[in-house]
Amino acid sequence: MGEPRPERADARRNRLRVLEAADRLFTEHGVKNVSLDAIAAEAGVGKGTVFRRFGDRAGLAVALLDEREQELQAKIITGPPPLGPGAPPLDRVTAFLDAYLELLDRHVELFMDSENASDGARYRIGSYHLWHRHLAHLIEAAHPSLDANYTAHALLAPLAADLHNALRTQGFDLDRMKAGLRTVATALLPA
Amino acid sequence: MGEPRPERADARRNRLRVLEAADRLFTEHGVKNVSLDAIAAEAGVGKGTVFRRFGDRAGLAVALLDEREQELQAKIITGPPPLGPGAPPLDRVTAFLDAYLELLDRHVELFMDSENASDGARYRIGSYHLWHRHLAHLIEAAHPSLDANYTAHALLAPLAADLHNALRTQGFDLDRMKAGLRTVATALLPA
DNA sequence: TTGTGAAACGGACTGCGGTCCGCTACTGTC
DNA sequence: GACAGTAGCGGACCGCAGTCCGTTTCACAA
Repeated sequence: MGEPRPERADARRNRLRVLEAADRLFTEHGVKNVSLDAIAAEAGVGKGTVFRRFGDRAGLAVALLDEREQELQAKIITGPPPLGPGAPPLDRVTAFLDAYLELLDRHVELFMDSENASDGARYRIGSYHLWHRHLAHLIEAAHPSLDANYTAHALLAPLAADLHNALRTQGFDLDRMKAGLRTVATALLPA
Repeated sequence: MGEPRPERADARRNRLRVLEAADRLFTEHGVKNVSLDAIAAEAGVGKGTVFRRFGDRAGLAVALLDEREQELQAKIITGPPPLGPGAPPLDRVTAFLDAYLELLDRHVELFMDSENASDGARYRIGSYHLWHRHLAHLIEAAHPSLDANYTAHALLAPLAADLHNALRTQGFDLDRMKAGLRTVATALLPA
């Protein structure tokens, strides 16, 4: 593991240009109607640059979501309870699920892109690991006899963007999903 | 809704050829290393034929899984308990989850393809509806105060092919998943 | 400054999924 | 058997994701 070299000036400039262009085009035309060619053009860079920087379409979506997710991560780690430390595990779990559902709902399209990388992108990226570890710790604390690792995955599974989108289409509203998930969490972690 | 005309002879012949060719190539090279061009060629038909018949890649995967899934569907509807009617709801739920996990595990690659149609293919296809209705009925019967509709989705979510594959890669074995899911189901539907 | 090695660039290129539409051949009728 | 109408065929075609590699630009040192 060598030292990570600082980002070169042109690289940084282009990275920001691409993110900005993507944000603009996604907002204007809808995520799935924008090709990476178009983003590269809008950003005034070559296509290769976009791919070298972000790997693939999912990687770009992840980068765009990053800021929003970091906000939630910060609240979880250092914010006030019940999201942050200090509240009982079950409360923290449901606070997290609620917060994530809202984030997801605000950015469904982007999440769908970020999770749709043909080969399990969702479960490889850093933020999923963070959510998973967080839940696993809380589950472990509340109920050590459970398989916390697996249970955390099972609780995160209903937060898949595709499912969320499908339920939305079927007329489920956010509150119903929050209530449903809270019920599941409560059943798993009885007081 | 007009009468469904009987399948024309050439259509049937080609459909079977394509399924056979796909099966052969998938087995030989791995699902994700086979293009639809290749399948068409192997089947001795044009590419257009494959797409008209199956819609897209996911549709072909669904068709290949169909036979296996129908077997499970039959067991659920008319087979002996606990999978079939007659056992208590919780037993039927866990029997179903176990059976589905085994099916999923045997055909992960195909399931991944069938669920990966960029826009929520999984939740549109007939078999998902069937699994969902089945679970929803059982949940409703066991515990009428729950939101059976949502809860059924939440129980199916951990059966997503991508997640299963990711967990497998991380070293989870089938029994651990069965146990974990059974715990979730039991917590939701206490005796 | 100028020189040098390495990082980043960019656009031509490849291969695939999916569409389109003029052509073919099956089926049911006389 | 001949005919007409239609379902089905197939391959050329399109657009996009992702790769490759010769060229440019940067950072740093002398």
